[in-house]
Formats: sequence, C-alpha cells, structure tokens
Amino acid sequence: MVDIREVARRSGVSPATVSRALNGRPDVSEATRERVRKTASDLGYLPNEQARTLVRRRSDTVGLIWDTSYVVTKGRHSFLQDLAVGLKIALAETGYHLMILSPGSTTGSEDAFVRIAAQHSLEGVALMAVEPHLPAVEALIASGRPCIGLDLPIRGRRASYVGADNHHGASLAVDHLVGLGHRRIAVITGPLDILPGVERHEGFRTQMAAHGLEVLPEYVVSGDFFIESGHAAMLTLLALPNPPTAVFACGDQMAVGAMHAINEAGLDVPGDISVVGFDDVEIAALVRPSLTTVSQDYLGLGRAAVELLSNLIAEDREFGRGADAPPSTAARRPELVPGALIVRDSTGPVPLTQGVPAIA
Amino acid sequence: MVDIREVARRSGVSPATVSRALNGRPDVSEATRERVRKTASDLGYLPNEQARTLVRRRSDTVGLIWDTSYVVTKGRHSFLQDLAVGLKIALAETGYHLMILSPGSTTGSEDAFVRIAAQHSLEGVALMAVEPHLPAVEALIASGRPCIGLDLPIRGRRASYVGADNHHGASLAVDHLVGLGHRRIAVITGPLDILPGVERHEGFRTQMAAHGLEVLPEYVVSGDFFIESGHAAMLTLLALPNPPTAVFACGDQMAVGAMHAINEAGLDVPGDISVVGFDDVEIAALVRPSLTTVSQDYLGLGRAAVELLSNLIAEDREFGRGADAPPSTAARRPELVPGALIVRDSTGPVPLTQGVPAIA
DNA sequence: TTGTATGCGTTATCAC
DNA sequence: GTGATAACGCATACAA
Repeated sequence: MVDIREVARRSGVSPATVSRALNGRPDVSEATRERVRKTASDLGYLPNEQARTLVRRRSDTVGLIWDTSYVVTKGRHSFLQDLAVGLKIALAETGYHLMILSPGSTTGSEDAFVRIAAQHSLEGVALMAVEPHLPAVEALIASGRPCIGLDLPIRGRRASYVGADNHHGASLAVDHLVGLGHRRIAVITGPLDILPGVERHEGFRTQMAAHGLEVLPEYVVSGDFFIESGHAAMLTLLALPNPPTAVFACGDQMAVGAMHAINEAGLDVPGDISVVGFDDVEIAALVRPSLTTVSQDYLGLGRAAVELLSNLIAEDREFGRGADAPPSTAARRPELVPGALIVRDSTGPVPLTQGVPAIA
Repeated sequence: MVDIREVARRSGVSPATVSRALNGRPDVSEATRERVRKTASDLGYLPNEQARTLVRRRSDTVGLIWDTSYVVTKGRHSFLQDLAVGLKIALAETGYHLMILSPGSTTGSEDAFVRIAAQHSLEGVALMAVEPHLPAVEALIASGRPCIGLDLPIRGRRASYVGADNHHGASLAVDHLVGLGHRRIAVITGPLDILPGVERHEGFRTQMAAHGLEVLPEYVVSGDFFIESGHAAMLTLLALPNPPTAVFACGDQMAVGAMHAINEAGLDVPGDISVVGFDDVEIAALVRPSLTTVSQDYLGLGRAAVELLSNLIAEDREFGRGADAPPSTAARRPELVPGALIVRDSTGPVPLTQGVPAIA
C-alpha cells in the first residue's frame, strides 16, 4: 500500500501539500495540484479512511440497527426488506456508506447502541424493527447522535422518523370501497401497539366517519400482519349474522389470508366480498384475484429518511451535541410519505342483493 | 469522549497497561486488570475502532457489494433480499460488521472495488447480483483480498463462492414428478448466462435421463425468472399439439406465471397439469393452489458464506496477500447448500387422460 | 508485571 | 503557496 508520504516524495512536495492538493483546498497552486494528482493516480494512491476519520472526526458513514430476530420466530417480512433496500439505494445516491451493526451479545446492555455508534464514529443511525422504548434505543436517542426511525416513531433533540402516511393510505382504501357502493365495511387491523397498526386503524375510522358511515364493533377484528391472522379474522367476520360486503385488511398478507377464507367459504372475491390490502408487497400483484392495495413508496421512504438524517447530521456538525446545543428545527418534524391506491381485481361493486347499488 | 489516557490516569497506570488489561493480554496482574476494568466501565470508556484498525491492521469488517440497479428496471427480487438477510444474520453471529459499499460515480472505473475495499480496510468482501466478469470485480478478485460470491461463481487465490445446490434441487423436483406418474415433463428455464439458470436446467436434464425419460426440444422454454416470462412460456407449451402433464419452472415467480396461464386456459392445477417451482420465496406458500417448490436455505447460505469467508480471511492473515503466498486450500472449494422439496398443492398424480390434451 | 517510546496514515496549525 | 510539526487514539516492541 502506497501512502501519502510516498506520493509526496515522488511529487517533490510535502505530505501536507499532497493532502491539500487532493482534497481540493484552495491554497495550492494549480500546477502542483495537477502534478500531485498525476503521481497519485500513477501510484494508485488511496487515502486510508480510518486515518482520515481519526483526524477529521467524521466518517461519512451511517449505521443501521435492524433487529432481524423476527426472521427466526415469525418468518420473513417483505416490507422491511424493501425498506432496507430503499435505504441502501438512497444512501448510495447521497454518498454515505452504510454499516450494519451487530450488537451481538451486548444487545441487552443499555449502552449497547451508544457504544457501537461511538466506537465506529457513525455520523447517524437508522433504526428498523426495534422496540422504540428499549433502554438501548432510548439511550442512543438521548445521546444526541442523529437518529432516524424507519416506520418507528422516535423523537429527540437530534432524532426524528419517516413513515408511510398511514392515515392517508387508509382513507384512500375507504374512499375506494365507498365509491364502489360499499357501506358494510369491516377492518382487520394490525397490532395496536405499533405505529402502522394504530394509524391505519385510525385512518379507517376517521374516513368512515367522514362518509357518515358507522363502524360496527363486530366489524373490527385484530391481527398481527401475518397471513394466518388474516385468515382467522375473516372466519370471524364470515360467521357474523350479517357479514360485511368489503374488508380493509391493514396488511397484504392478512388480505391474502382473508381472501383464502372467503374462497374456502365458497364465496367469491370480489363478487361477494371486496378486499383491500396495504403495503403492495410482491405477492399483491401475484395472487389471483390480484389484490387492490395501498402501495408504500419504499424508495421514497428511503430518500426521505436519508434527507432527514442528512439535515440532522448537518445540525449536529454545526451546533454540536451538548445539552446546551440548540435543538433541531425543521429536520425534527417527522416526514410522512404518501402511498397510492393500486386498483387491481380484488375489489368490485357491492353485490346487488346487498344494500345500496354501486351506480344509482 | 474519554480516551485511553484518561482511564490510565484514573487507574494509576500507563496507557499501555490499560490496553493490555482491556484486551485480555496474559501479561498483566489480575489485580490491575480488575482495577482498570472497573474505572473503564465507570468512565464509560469505549476504544475507538478507527484507531484500533489503524494500528492493528484489521477491522473485523466485511463489505457487501450488491448491485441493486435491477430494482429500478425490473422490480424487487425477493430471493436476493432473503440472501442479504441471511448474510447479515450469519455475520452477526460471527462478530463481523457489515459495510454496504456505495461505489457511487466510480462504479465504472476498474479499480472501484479494489479501492473501496482498501480504503476501508475491509477484511473480506461478499458479492451479490453483480456481473462476475465486470473489470472492477475481476480486479478485486485479482487483488487477493478474500472474496465470497453469493450465488455468483467467482474463483481466485482468495476467492470462492457459495450457492444453492441447483443440480440436486432440480433432481428432487424431477423425482417428485416422476413419482407421481408424470412422463411428459416440460421445463421453463431461467436465463442461461447465469449460474442458477444453467445449473437448474442441467440438473433437470440429468435427472430426466437418469429416469430414462426423453426431454423433447419443444418442452424446453426459456424465461428470465420474472413472472411474465413464466406466463408467456406456459402459453407456448399449452399451444403444443401434445402439451406436458407437468412443468418444472426454475423459479417461483415463473411458476406462478405458468399457473395463471394454465388457469386462464380453463385448465386445473394440479388436476390437468402439475407445477413445481424453485426458491420457496414468500409467494410460494401464499398462492392458491400453494406451490410445490424446492426451497433455498438462505440462512444456511449465509452461514456457509461467512464460514468460507472466515477461512479465506484466516489464510490471508497467515500467509499474506502476495503473489508468492500459497493459494487457499480447503476454503477455496465452493460450497453448495442443499435445498429441500416442499410439497404443497400444485402437484398431483398424472391425469388419467394422459396422452390426449386434457380438456376439462 | 509494568512503563516508555514509537508508529499506524492522515489532516490541521502555524510558521515561513 | 508551501513545509515542518503536532495531533487523532490506540497497540506494541523494547526496556526496566
């Protein structure tokens, strides 16, 4: 490995000048800059990042904390994978490097994340699929290091989050169903202790109310975003004396499970019951009937996350991390990325035998 | 940030002793070790990784080169995402950190990967979804830095790869179909310029031959692993005067496309035609009928990759990277991870009407 | 068993 | 505009 001194020697200048020339500093003559550039490139000189980070006190690297333990217990989670890819792509566009952290055995300790971020001089940290009230997470946020939650509602002096606009997405689903003439609309919710679960449910109720429609208590069944819970929830709904004509499942997997249950009962989608999902993961377009759903713009989420994090990092550099530092301003407002309704084949007009005709 | 000197001062020893004590060196008394440990922990001391890497000349970090440009052009690719997760999990278990590289604008340059690996002192590099004959990739392999291809057939003095045992997997599919009585079996291949495409096709032919069965030329149709190509291929097969009674699609998406084509033709799966896929991605279990397929053990692939890479790194540390260094031995043999046949509902006994086109 | 001195490769400070 | 010189934070050879 050729180092900066070698380049200096071969260019007939000092290491300091080489550094200046290569880093585009103004205080160096164009002649020497060119000469240095040439010998550096001839020698294949590559500045060592560790050494640079050490002295510059910045690494151009952000970390990702992503708890994948759910893979073993519950199986894959497509949307999270999409989200990770979206983050990777956006980060690459911005020039940051991404370090996937392996807290390892120290996960339980309160300073696990703080420590690992400090040790690697990370300029910011993105978080996915972790419990926001974990002591290690709260300690990280309290440390003042720039943090961004992905679909994870964290807040702090230098922490914010991006997420799908779940309220808006749910309202799109409701509008679509109501527009098709449906009135008896049920919802299969996600877990009500995580943000997407809560917000999609809220959005559903709000928009139903906006249309002057009642949400019967027995039309609200909860699931856990995985397919089996959608199946089970739909069985519950089908057993009602007066089943719904449409179902809004707050996740695509649950929507697919619901469709299976409907088919197994000898009913047709969308002939008898319409189904709308949420997320637009890969399966949505592949099942038959293909699933009408609310898409999540995972590339947009990645971009929004990186932009927010960049701002937080900029503030961190400018004002420092001390308790006396002014808190973040604009960068602190969470960013909600809207999705779009993707109309496919799982939704249709309300059956004529039921309630209000679609076209009056 | 408290540094090693601070800890030394507060413990009444020299920085060297602190380093020795904290790194578990034998030549330090248990008494001082304990004392140093305590003050270090009290002060919340965290050794700086950049500084350590600089002086130890090892980073405990491996890089991942993963070309995600296909996301924009062709859409998501579930199996690659699974593979990435498998790698992450295995790496975490082994204590390595993972750095996702962003070659950025220099992607085209021949030394892009060599440079970035050197700059970040990466001990090894994993590669996914890149063209193995790209100059930048070949240069990286030639550099002697430990490399591991994921489903990517790379070889070199310190380079090897892991992949699914595609031959074996294909043979499982053939055995299954033959066992159900099928004789007229068609194949929808993947692209024949990448490894999984070639090997699954080869495995199919080999095992057909092992059963003494002929593979008609018109029963071999090629696709690109994406759903649309499976649909199109199946249309071609259905248009034959004598269509097959079973189809082996070399990827799950293509298998789903094929099932759609069959259904659209008014035929039944598996009543008229059986379909087997490959990969066992999420959709396989979710479509109806659920898809019989050959699973890929992505967690196993991740583990195998990390183990192989660890060995390559160990050899690299021991023998160095010079051209005179002895080449890797055991670690150099590619590791093929076997999958398993997952029997679901898309396969069944050959129809009694076999010999004539099955028209329901 | 412990301390001293040196170096890892770079950038920043301050002279000139 | 350029060159010494001193950090950055740590580990290690050598001396004690």
